[in-house]
This record gives sequence, structure tokens and C-alpha cells, in this order.
Amino acid sequence: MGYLAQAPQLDGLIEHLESAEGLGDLQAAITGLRDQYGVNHIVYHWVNAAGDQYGCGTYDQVWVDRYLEKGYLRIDPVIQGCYQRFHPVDWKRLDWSSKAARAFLQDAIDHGVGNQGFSIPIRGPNGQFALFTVSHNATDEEWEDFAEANRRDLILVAHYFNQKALELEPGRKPETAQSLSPREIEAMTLLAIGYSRAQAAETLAISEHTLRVYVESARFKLGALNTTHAVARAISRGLVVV
Amino acid sequence: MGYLAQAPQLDGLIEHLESAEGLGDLQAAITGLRDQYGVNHIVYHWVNAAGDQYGCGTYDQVWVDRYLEKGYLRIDPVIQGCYQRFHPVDWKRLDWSSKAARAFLQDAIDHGVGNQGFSIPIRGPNGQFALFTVSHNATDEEWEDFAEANRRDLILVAHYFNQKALELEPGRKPETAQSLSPREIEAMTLLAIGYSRAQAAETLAISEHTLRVYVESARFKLGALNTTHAVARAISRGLVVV
DNA sequence: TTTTAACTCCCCAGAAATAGCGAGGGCAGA
DNA sequence: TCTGCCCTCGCTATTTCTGGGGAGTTAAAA
Repeated sequence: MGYLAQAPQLDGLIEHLESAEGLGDLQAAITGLRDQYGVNHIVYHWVNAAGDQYGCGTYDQVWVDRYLEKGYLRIDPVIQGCYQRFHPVDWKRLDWSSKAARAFLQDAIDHGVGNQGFSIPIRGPNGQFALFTVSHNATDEEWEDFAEANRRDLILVAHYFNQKALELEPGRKPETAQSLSPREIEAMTLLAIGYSRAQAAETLAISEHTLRVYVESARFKLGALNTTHAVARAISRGLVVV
Repeated sequence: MGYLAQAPQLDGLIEHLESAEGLGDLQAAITGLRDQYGVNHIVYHWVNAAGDQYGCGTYDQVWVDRYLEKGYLRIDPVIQGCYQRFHPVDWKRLDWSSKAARAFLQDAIDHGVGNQGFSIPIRGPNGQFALFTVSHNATDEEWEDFAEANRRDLILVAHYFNQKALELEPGRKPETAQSLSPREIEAMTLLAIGYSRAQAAETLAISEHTLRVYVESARFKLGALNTTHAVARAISRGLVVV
């Protein structure tokens, strides 16, 4: 540990990734990648809905369980920060001001995650969101050099990794098919920006009943239980922009 | 035309991109990139779910205007296809079976877009969606070779290009998001996944009234007009992950 | 120590959303 | 041509949400 290796050969890595045929191969690839870079950990973390998460990486199982158990998903500034950014993020640049965040960081360090980290947000279709994270124990300077030298390669690796994960992930596909009609999108958009049904109907110059039909139709297509749920899904799938 | 150059130096390109300070610089960069690759066109196209678009590239203005005027956004299989995919897409692999799609393709070719194309979907925060497209007149074989040789570089260029576009985009909001309390986040999360207030209260083991207080508090902090609006804002600000 | 903020509980009346039944015209693909 | 999807409109009853009051405890900042 503590040894940051030279950048590995990108071509070989990506070819290796592209030939993966199961989640086990991804796990093996990520472990190999970690060893080649000589960092403490590399983790791919598919962040999702109501608690269910999927990922693979080199974190200690104890830490992964603890993360889930403690609900760190809702505290972790890496998640919060990456969710709002496009470019890779050095952990140092995140907001650690809250006490909960600092306690979380300390807990992470105690579990061998490392004091430095670098996370790449990745977004796929239907609002998929994942993180590709490299973490290590190093000084600020060492880490800066490492990140600078490997940023581009890591972006590419993260991209190909996510591509494979999307291919291999079993349960995610069926959700995709249904998209909303233009009028349904307009209706959902207006509700998402705070209009009541009456206001939205007036804005679209249709009867409130018709608007209701759109909302119900959208709710059905999105598999949502109520309007709020439907709007939430529409937003997180990128169908509606607020 | 017809000449596909060797891959240009990636490092120089990206540095050039990173120093861009305005949309004009992006336009210049993309034109230079086109010339270096020796292809007909390179286009960056920011597509908004609401329908408004922004982009820069080397397409003829006549074609751009026609695209907008004819509402091709809703027909273009490149948009439809990329929206559902994560990896770069060769135009040949898209669904051109509908009559409207074939007419569109012919129209595009007539306007000098090229018979071959390759589009990279890019997604940013808040449901941002953009395409980075390279198009050319070439045989299938020539194009295959070109795409194979340059895919990775183009993915990276697309990434950095989008990063710059996000920085420069005028409509970007700083939004000093007042954060929600843990309990408020829990409440909003449950509503976002379709729970009614009663269900959410039961899940959190608190009275429905207390839950209501959280929701109202969150609504106030988020400047939202109603619960649906508040959930929408919480999601698009990354406070709630659905 | 004082103050602030988070967390918890209760009642009520009016406003809004949901669920159920319907109906007809238009347009594009099979 | 016919099937399916999109767009449009109406009625009623029930359930859920919203907004107006008020009040106590704990824990963390100032």
C-alpha cells in the first residue's frame, strides 16, 4: 500500500472489460485494476432508488455492510456532490462542513477506505446514475499527481465499466420501453414546477379533466403510485427537466 | 472530403478545449477538430426534454434551420436511439424502418450531412442530454475503420466538450441549495418513491402530523409550492436519490 | 447560558387529487 | 381497412393533502 504505480495499459484493460461475461468478471477486472494502479481501492457503485444498490469493488465487506446499514447513502457527500456535477470530483473539493459528513469520513478512513479519493459520476439512460471511485492513503500532493496523470484513462475505464454493467445488469431492462407522449410530458413538467392540476390545465388550454387523463396515463406508463411518484420518476429518468 | 485523417493529438485537443472561454471558442474548437479528423461534420447538440435545443458544429445553417423548422427532433432516430443507449452509436445500427425516418435520412444526405455517422450520447446533471456526432461520406468499411480507430478519443473529447458547454451555459443556476434535515430527506424520499403521507409516517414510525411538519418544512426550504414541486426540486438538486 | 434548530405530538375545515363510469375525432402503421 | 395510440371533453363520490392554529423535549451551536 502507499505505492502508486504507473498507469497501466489502457487498451488491454478495455479489451479485458469488453470481454466480460458476468458480474464475476467485472469484480475480477476491478480487482486487477486496483492492483495495477497500486491504490487502496477501486469501486463501481450503481446508485439507485429505494435503498437497493448494486456495485462491485475492493472495499471490505464490513464497510459495505456498514455503509448500507447506517444509511450512509443519504449522508455521503461524494454521492451528493457527484450527483450535481459532470466532471470527476476529488473528494477534497466536496462539502465536508456538516458534522455527519465528517463523522462519515472518519468512519470510512477507519475502515481502510483511504483519506484521498476521486469519483467519476456516470449517467446512463433512464436516469441511471453510478460512481466510479478510486481511493487511497496518500498526501495531497501525491494524490494530485496521481489524479492529474490518470484522469482521462479513468474516465474511459469508468465509461466502459458502466457500459458492461448496463449490459449485464439483469433487472433493469424492462423499465425502459415506455416513454411519454408530448402532451403527457408537458403536463408532468407543469406539475413538476409546482402548478396545480387546474393551473396546468389552464396553461395548456385544455380542460382539467383532460389534463387529469394525461397525468393518469403518465402515471400508468411510469408505474407510479401517485402523481408525486410519477413526477419523481419522470425527473429521474430525464423525461422532465425542472 | 472523403479523406479520413489520422487521429489528432488528444492531449493538445483537450487542453485547447479546457482553455475555451466562450461559445465562440467551442465553435472554433469543433471546426478545428473536424478539419483534423478530415470528416464532413462534427456537431455538439444539447437536447432538452422540453424541446429547446442548443448546439454548435459544422452543419450548414440551412440544414440546422430545416431541422428545427421540420421538427426533426421528434423523428430523428439518432436522438431516439441515443436516448436509450449508453455507448456510442453507429447510425447504421439504428432503427430506420419507419417511413418518416428514411425520408429524414435522405433529406439529411441531400443537405451534405453525410451517409455515415457516429453519435455519442452524453448525460449531465439535472437530466441534461447531449449528443456529440461525427458524420461523413464514406463506405461502410472505411467508416467502420475510422470509428474503431477513434472511438475512445472521441468519447473523451465529447466528455470534455460537454464539460465546457455546461460551464459556459448561461442558464446555469448557482442555487445555494439550503439542505434538508435528515428526517426531512427521509420524508421526501419516501414520498418520492410513491408512499402516501400515512404510509411514510408509518414507515418512519412517527405520527402523520409529524411527517406533515417535515414535508412542510422541506417545502418551505426548497421554495416549493406544493409537495410534488418540493419532491421535484429535491430530486433535481440531488438531495433525494430515487 | 441562551438561543437555535431538529424532532415529536394533536384538531379542524377547506382545497385538491384519485377512482370509477363514459364518449368521440384524428392520424399513422400493419 | 383496421388497430392502436394520442388528444379532447363530462360527471360523481371518496380519499388525501394543505394551511391555520398550539406545545413540549432534546441536542447542538453561539
